Amino acid sequence: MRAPPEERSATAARILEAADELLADVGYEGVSMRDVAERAGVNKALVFYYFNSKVELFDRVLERYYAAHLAALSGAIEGTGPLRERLHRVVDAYLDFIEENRRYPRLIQQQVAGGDTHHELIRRNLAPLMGWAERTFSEVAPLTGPLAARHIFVTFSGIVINYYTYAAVLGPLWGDDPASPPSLAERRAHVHWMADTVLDGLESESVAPRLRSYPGPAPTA
Amino acid sequence: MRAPPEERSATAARILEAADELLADVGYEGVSMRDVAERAGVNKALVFYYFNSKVELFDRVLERYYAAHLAALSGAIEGTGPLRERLHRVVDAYLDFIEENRRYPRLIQQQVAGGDTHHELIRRNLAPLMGWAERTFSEVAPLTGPLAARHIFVTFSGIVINYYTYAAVLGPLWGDDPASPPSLAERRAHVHWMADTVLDGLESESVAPRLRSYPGPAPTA
DNA sequence: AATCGGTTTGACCGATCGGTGAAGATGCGC
DNA sequence: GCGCATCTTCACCGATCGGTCAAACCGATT
Repeated sequence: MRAPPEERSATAARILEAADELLADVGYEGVSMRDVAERAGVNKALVFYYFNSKVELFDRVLERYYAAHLAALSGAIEGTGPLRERLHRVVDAYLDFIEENRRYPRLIQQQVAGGDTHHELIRRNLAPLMGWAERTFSEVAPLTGPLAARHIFVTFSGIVINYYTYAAVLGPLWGDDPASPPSLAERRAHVHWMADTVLDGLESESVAPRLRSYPGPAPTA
Repeated sequence: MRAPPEERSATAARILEAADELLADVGYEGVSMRDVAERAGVNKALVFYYFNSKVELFDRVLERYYAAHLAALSGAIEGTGPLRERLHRVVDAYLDFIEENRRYPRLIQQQVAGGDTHHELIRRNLAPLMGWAERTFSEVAPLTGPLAARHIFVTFSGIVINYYTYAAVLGPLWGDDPASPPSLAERRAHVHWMADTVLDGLESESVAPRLRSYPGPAPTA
């Protein structure tokens, strides 16, 4: 297993960076290899010289993000201490990672919402985090049902990542920039407050259950 | 303003349905007009006869979803009664809509995460809901800061929609089908529990504030 | 100067893309 | 029967797509 192209050549790294930038904006099918070459300032054939095909090139782009995401959180999920502190640390690590990789939310949402080409890869990177969540929340949440770890995991994933993808849409509606440092800090505080509030809720649930059964209105369509 | 093609001709409706099905799977750039024609069982030129171009066809697909989403929720946001009940009704309406329109979560996430072509349209459809959230939560939440309505709105949007887009990825990890009726009912109960818990948190916040300032670790990258 | 491995280029390929225009079908009032 | 408007098909277009290949370039070695 030799080193990937972008570690052997600075030119290859420029090509990969160009592919990265374009992918977030227009999606896999929307980018042409000519676009990538032009943005990188090289001949189109050179892109095929380093990365052998379009799928290999963009697989490489995404693999790096998946691995970086997992690496960024693996430190935090190995930590010790009270559950509450561990949760806050993981939240912070996730938010840090996203703020350092601004294109990540849109990229992964594209892959998740698009075809299932990358689902297996994403699943492998999400599995350790899901496992951590199940071990962690087993202290305060039931193993099954509406309060199980899997629901809490998906819920917090959504809370975190949705802000960044919707920011571009809702920003103009809010009158200030959702991506500015003060706005990001405010969002961070919100997520932490949500973590505390959910933990409080889980704890009081074990004392005085209030989880009603919500059959929900049967869709009358 | 005459009626749209799919209301004048059953064939046009079939074409639109075909475009709808394909869009969710492979995205706008991934679908060819030949694919649409083939799936609809008509000649390619006929697609251009009813819908004049590719962008018009898929704009029509998405416009219908945006309008249907807004219509499905507009009844619920006009309701009266205690805040808690109103919130649960909106949540149920949103979940009902998604369960009746299974492709919607992936479609809108594609549009939000992809280019900004449709952001203006999405914004127009989200604006009334955002306004409702601001009016509604003004009873129990501060107007600005980490607990402002905008954060709660984005948070619940993420909680609801993220389950459906991640279900396809995480399903195999969970060992049961996240889209089965029992799983959907369980998720519905989870979202309602989250709504109750957040409302509880907001109420106790006004009595005994516990929102700490989370400067968050400055990214040391 | 010759040569050699790695790098970069220009020209080219077949396939597919969105889109067009003219020629058939088809149904209907007359 | 004939006209007429709507619906549907067929054949075709230029542009762009991902990908290939041989030739040129280049610095280092001998």
